[in-house]
Amino acid sequence: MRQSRLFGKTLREDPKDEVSINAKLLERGGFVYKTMAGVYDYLPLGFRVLRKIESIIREEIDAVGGQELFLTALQPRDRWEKTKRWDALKDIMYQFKDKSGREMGLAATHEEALAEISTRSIFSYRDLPLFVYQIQTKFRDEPRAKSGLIRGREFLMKDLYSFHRDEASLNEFYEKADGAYRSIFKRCGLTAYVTEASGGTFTKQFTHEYQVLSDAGEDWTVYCGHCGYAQNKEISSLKDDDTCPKCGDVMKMARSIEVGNIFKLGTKFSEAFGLLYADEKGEKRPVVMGSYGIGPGRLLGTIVEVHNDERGILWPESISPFRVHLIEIPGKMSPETVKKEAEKMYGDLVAKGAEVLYDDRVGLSAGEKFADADLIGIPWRVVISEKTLEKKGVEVKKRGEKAAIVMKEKDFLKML
RNA sequence: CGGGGUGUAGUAUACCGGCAGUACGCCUGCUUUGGGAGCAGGUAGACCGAGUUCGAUUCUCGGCACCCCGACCA
Repeated sequence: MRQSRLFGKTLREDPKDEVSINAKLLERGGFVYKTMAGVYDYLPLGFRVLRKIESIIREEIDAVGGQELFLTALQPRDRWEKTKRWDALKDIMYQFKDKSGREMGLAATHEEALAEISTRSIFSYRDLPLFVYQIQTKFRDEPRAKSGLIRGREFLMKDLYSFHRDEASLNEFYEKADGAYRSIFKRCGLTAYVTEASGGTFTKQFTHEYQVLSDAGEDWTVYCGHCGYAQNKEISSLKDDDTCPKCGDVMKMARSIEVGNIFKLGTKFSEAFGLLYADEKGEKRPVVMGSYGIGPGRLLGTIVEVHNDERGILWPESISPFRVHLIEIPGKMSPETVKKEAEKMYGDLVAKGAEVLYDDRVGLSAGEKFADADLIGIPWRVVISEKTLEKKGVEVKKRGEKAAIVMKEKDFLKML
């Protein structure tokens, strides 16, 4: 991608209406555009990151047997009456009438939809277990959107639902889902603590949350940095500096962002929708369900909150919008030669299949290009200039490291 | 939803009941080119509505938006 053609420009100053680090950096870097409080557009750079996060999620969920589908956001009222959640969710759900007076709403969650649809697909114990998921937009009329991408009114969610004949099968998959989740967060460059938490109004059982330590978070996690044991402060009797009940080390309490959660739903939804299966004796039993959520957009925001410095973002390689940021600095002695070399290397990188953002913009000072590169945060920065021509190589620098080294182009290509 | 704050250009601000100004940014051109360079030219603004007034960005009332704290958060 040529930066001169890139849709979305960097900003020199912080937007005045943002306080959170993730929103400031993402808006300044041209990753997102804010349409309203808690409602952000993804520009090409941000969308590339988002798609990479989604790919990681898909790989891990597919690996535990998930089947991807895509449900509607627009839903009729009567579906929500079955679980009496039309009224229960009225403060958070966008509800309205269409032109003919039918009541409908934008889905804040999809348990009802999936339970209903599943009655046409699950009939027998032979159909179980089953795991389906989607990555789809949710709408919630949050009383207070805040912290940039961390809490929004319109946001993406990966929601996975599992269907089982009994608790044992649910528990078995629950462990697999936990493994997939741990892997997802790790691959996104995050350390997530798995905490026991309250299920809220959703379920009486304990659930598990995945918490990433960050001051931008809304939760408090009591955690053991040694063995990883953690609890949500809401339900924990542990305090700062207490002894870890698992390993005896010292526990700490810190702000954290909930990047995912897993629930055992039981039979609440299957009973409401008549989602029954026949067992070996032909007896009808309610399907046992589980639900598992991750917000890809919130995950993106969390990664920025965790991986940044005073100059900008430091993307983990796994989700960076590009792998290499190639920068040309023309100079005055032989700008044409520098340009030619840069173009050649750009071509070589593209031919090799490397994702590269090529700063071919003219008229900018070296400082401006470096500042933009630091802000955008691509892991590998490669400079081609008069200096590097003299040294017969290219200058390579890792984002976040001070030292740059000059090496042969072909050695860099080999290293990638 | 309770409490607090802020609304003048993209950002930061100034002035004023009588043509809205400055700096930076942004755009164009030229000169530059290793950490946001220089010169010249240009672009762009009073949140919305009602009221008071000869005249409102300024005063009054109402609304809206945004931010912060709290509550809430399948």
